[in-house]
Amino acid sequence: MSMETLRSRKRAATSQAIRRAAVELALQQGYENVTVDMICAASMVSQRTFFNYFGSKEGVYVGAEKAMPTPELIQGFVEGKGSSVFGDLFSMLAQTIVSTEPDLALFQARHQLIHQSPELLKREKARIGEVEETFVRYVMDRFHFQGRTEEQTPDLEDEARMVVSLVSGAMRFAMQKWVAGNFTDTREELVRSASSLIQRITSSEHWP
Amino acid sequence: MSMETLRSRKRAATSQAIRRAAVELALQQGYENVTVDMICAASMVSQRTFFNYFGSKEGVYVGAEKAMPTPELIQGFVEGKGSSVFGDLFSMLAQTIVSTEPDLALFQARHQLIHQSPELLKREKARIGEVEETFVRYVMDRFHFQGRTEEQTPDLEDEARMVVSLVSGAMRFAMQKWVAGNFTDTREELVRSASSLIQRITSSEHWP
DNA sequence: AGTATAAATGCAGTTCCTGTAAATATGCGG
DNA sequence: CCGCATATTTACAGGAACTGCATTTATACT
Repeated sequence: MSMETLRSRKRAATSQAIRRAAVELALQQGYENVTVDMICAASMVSQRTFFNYFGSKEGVYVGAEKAMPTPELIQGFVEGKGSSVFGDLFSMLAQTIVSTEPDLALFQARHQLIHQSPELLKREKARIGEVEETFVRYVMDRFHFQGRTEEQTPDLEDEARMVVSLVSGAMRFAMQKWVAGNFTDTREELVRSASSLIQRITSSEHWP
Repeated sequence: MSMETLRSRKRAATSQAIRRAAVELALQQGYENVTVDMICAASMVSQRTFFNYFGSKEGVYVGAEKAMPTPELIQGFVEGKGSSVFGDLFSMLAQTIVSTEPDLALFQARHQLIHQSPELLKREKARIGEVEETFVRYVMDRFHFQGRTEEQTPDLEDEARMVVSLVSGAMRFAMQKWVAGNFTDTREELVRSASSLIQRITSSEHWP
């Protein structure tokens, strides 16, 4: 299935062309000053085609490949015997990103672009927030798998949500390092440095 | 300064009228199906006036009063001798919200509305993300005040960011309880239940 | 009462985005 | 290779959010 048909090749090419044009324009003139029409002109497609591909202006910048974990990874996490939810979740995410990012140059350019235009950063955060919802589900599944229920712990979902928050923060931290170091670190190194950060934070607290 | 002038009273009235109309319409028909023109018709102002007041459609729903801590509270937090960053930050935020929310009914309606329309929830999260940036600054100030520098700890800002993440999660948890319980809990109760939640999470971990 | 200032409005125009139908390109069975 | 089914692209029309600017209307101040 999915053999190398002309149609799919053209589709991929068009998509890439539009994205490249969009990123280049935004890098030059800033996200706000780029209109969809400009992108269309630069990539030689109609406006309607643009929206057919990306659905929205922000879509061409932030809505790239979803980079979601594979079902196997997810199952491994849910039924994970590991004693650390943080560690396991983080590890799964790191694994996913490291292994499924094809075009590191474009990835880096987008990362840079997003972090230099406030409007894009805002939208990226919103997108991340949505993805986090999914992870909350996974953590809940894991809790349930371990026999924990809302009966015993009414605020189990809040607990899951906070776990995801923390891991998400660690992830951001790790991504920064990864991009800054030109993608040289291994997944193990990322996990280690991030988890030592979390550990330092949570263990140095004296609770009220 | 700021005495009870007719102008300011009218301004407040108009603002309230628009907001009420907007929330009511959205509660009836859903956020997506309400247009700015509908809100304007219902509150009898021109579209231009609407944008003069709220700047955007989402503004009338999420961008209410900023509800930021007073300078005194902030200073108290930054120079706080308390041993718990979590506890102190959370306490400051709870204090702020409890004391500066004038119209609980409208507050509750907005809260409900936001959590039942995905688009609004997304935007609310984005707004929260921006506010969190400010809190990261406060936490950094506190760290500096305690003599911690980026020299000793290169990822100090990441640490601050994660602290804010955790507190923000706890805040969401507390707000849920507060709204569900019809605003009966005191600030102390909120702090206590939230901090016990965080404690449970972070102490039950076995780190890799 | 008269004037400075603030607020509200009308209107034109830009941008993002959607529905629909027509044109064009590709795949596929004969 | 031909003709048809299906996918892709496009043009066109229009809705809705939003901005700038000039003008009118309401409030404040002396």
